[in-house]
Amino acid sequence: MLPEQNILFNGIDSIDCQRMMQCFNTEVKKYRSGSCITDYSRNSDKIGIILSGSADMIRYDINGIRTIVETLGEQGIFGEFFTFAGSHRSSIQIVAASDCEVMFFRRSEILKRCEKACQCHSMAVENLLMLMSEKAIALSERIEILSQRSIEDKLISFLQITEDNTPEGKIPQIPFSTTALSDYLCVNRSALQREISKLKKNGVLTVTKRKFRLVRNNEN
Amino acid sequence: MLPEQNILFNGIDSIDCQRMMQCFNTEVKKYRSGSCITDYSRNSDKIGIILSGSADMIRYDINGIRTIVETLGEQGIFGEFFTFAGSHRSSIQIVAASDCEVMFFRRSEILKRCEKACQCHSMAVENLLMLMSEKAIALSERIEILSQRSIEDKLISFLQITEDNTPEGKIPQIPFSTTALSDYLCVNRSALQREISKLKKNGVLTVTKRKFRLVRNNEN
DNA sequence: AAAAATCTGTTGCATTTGCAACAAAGGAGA
DNA sequence: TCTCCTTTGTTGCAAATGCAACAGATTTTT
Repeated sequence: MLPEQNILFNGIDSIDCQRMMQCFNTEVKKYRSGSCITDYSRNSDKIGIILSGSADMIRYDINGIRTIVETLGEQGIFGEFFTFAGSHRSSIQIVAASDCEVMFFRRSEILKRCEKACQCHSMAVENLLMLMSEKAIALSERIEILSQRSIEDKLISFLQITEDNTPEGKIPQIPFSTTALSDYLCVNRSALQREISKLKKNGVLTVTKRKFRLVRNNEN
Repeated sequence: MLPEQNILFNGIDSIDCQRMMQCFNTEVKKYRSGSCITDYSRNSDKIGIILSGSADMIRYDINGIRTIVETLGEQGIFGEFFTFAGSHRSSIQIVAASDCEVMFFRRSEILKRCEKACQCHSMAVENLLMLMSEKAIALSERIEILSQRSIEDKLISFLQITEDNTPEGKIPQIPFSTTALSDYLCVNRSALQREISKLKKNGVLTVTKRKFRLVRNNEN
């Protein structure tokens, strides 16, 4: 994906786009799957947008417990501007889940008035607003899942949301191994496994080649 | 609080402010404590900002389980634009936690270019961006709490964040009864009570007149 | 292809959490 | 003030979840 095709500059033509990328001081970097894109230790006002690929926001607490806080797909945004950086007792990292390209810019650059009176400035701000709206919705989906009272309900809620977010006709993809899923649902792995097995036996869930699928008996 | 002193119109003088309130078609309403400000049943692009008082976002699932999804203080924003409206199996409401004043406007009004070429438009969008940034941080604090693996850790995490968010010198206020707190932490009330009693006995927590306070033995 | 590493699936047991019931305390309204 | 209603605090028991260990499957590396 060309940097200037990304959604932050949506509705802005290519020439202006180049100008804005200078104006905002953007930089684009590539990361290999598994590598750390950034951590939230130092105070930074950098904002990142995933241009291609995907990444996870990971937190390790003081006891080494790993939590997948958030998953970031294409057009996902991240930065301390959006995220509770956690108590001193934990650390947060953004880790590439696949090879990916990320565009960075500074919050201060986009919020200050552009001296060059760049006319596209406010368009970019509005685009950022849209991205943040999507982020807020993603975060509140996450809260919906975590607020379920049992592992079974967390799992079903997650699968339901994943299917609802999948475009018509496409097969829902769970971006996790079972092990990673337990870090996402914040539950014990083998307890999760137990629930998966139970749901499979009851025909609520099918698993083929490590891909989950909810069986809808009755629409509700 | 005068409507035109609210943060959406921050940095805009009073005369322009009046004009913008017309331009955006804003309306301000008052609500009594306990009354329902809105629900998310109908698809609406209304955005609300709490001007004074506070409110809770409440979800009831199909089994009648009550969850306090989010607490909204002054300058808190809400709307389907920001919130996963939930599966068909649950309903979401915004309920006044105290008497409050709320300003409404439509997402479409603020995103479309102002025909009158209202020069303050982009300032309002930037202010909205700041509000959304704060919302995203609040949501991710919520995720931090819910991702804790035990009731004890959820409780401590919540108290810690509450204290950290309290201005220097002020006494941290927990905006919940114990019963409501259990709906916020998504755990059973009497199990939560058990943990509170345990922490009190161990001297980690003091409770005076229904106000919680973490005792910091060692900064960590 | 072989070896190493990781992930899946399962189980017995320990611990935590949920549930129901109840007494006492606190708060709201007559 | 008295009454009614909600909240708090506690407990025994049931159910769910966490933990540890292990065998087999799958994936990655050598």
